[in-house]
Amino acid sequence: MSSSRPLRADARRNREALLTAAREAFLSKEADAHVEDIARSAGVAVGTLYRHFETREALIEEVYRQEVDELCAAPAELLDRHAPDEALRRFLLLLVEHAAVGKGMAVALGSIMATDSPVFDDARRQMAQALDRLLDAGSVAGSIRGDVGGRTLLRALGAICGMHATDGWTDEAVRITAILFDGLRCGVRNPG
Amino acid sequence: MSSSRPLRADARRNREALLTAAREAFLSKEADAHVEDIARSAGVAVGTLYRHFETREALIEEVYRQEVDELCAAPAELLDRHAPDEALRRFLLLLVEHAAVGKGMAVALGSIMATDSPVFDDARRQMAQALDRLLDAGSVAGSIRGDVGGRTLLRALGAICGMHATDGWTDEAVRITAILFDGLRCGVRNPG
DNA sequence: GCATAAGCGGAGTCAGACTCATCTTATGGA
DNA sequence: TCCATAAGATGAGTCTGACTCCGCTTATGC
Repeated sequence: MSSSRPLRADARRNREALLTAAREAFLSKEADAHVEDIARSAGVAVGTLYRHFETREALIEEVYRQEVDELCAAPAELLDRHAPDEALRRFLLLLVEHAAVGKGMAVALGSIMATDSPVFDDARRQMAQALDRLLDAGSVAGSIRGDVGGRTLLRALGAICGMHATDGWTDEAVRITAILFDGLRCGVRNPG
Repeated sequence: MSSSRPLRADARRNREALLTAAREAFLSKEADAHVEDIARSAGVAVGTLYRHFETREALIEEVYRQEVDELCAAPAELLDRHAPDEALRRFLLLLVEHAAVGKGMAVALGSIMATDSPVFDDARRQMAQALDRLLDAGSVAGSIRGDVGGRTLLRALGAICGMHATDGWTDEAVRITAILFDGLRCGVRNPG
């Protein structure tokens, strides 16, 4: 699909429009968005949507992947500016806040989780690496325990972010993340 | 639905059969179970299923509520047998292991989360109370920090349990929960 | 310009949740 | 014990929303 020939200009434009419309729909919509609506608001027909994306899930996946790419650029920059543990703390909160934007996205991702998509695995690996970078730095500096890997931590975060309940979700997610962070530090007593 | 007259004998029997079939389906099935299948394996027609449960989600909700009821009986017993922090630790792990049984259930719950069901809110309140009981006991004993409420902790746990990914999920969930628990203790240094 | 293959539209198919008109049976009173 | 009757069961049919398919349109390379 992406290899042989470059996409025709109109096709590339439509593809972008679909991704934009989808991102908007998943981030803002009350419940889960319908393909027909996404296609319409991208100014194309459903057939076009399905030419670019195998299934509804594939479209969601692609939106998700783009988000992940953006996020995974952060650790390097954070480590430049802050001490490792502070960088880690900020990254955790960044993830939570980012995830907090859209409930629809979380619901959508829930349905993907059930399908064991390889794309999803890739994203996981990528995110785990980003976290490992921060954890390793913290471990070397002696401020973060060394027995927790990025994969494990990611699972925790993905979990927290995946749980979008009704009211003040963000506040709670931030608190939970702070607790998790306290659990990761060493040489510091938790508040009593 | 539950007030005026007691259910007719056959109706009660069918209702039970449906709940049993549904629980089995959600706990064992690869993906999400279809109403037709649940009805069939309960030995009734779909119409009967819908006589007892407004929607597919309502059925899932009821199964979930029963599970929650069972779980919420645990804290009292644990506090009888163990110190508060140990009781809390055990309860957290109990929740995780319990949730680990069924992937289908988690997926099913995901779809309910999007509907703001009051039943779901009740369950949340009930679980939060169960956790509060343990947290308060720990706080009084001085072994658990006092600034985290059951609601917050529940969100974290529900999140962790809601995240059923492909491979060795249970192990990771247990590890995450242990980290979370470390974050909740006071007067103890985390391993480095 | 033209040929042609890539891309698009949108009515149609299909699956699965849900309904309703009709038949069946538990139950309480004579 | 039997009957009246309302509660309950049934399953073919409806409806909705994801996905398909084929004829039409148009970008692109010569």
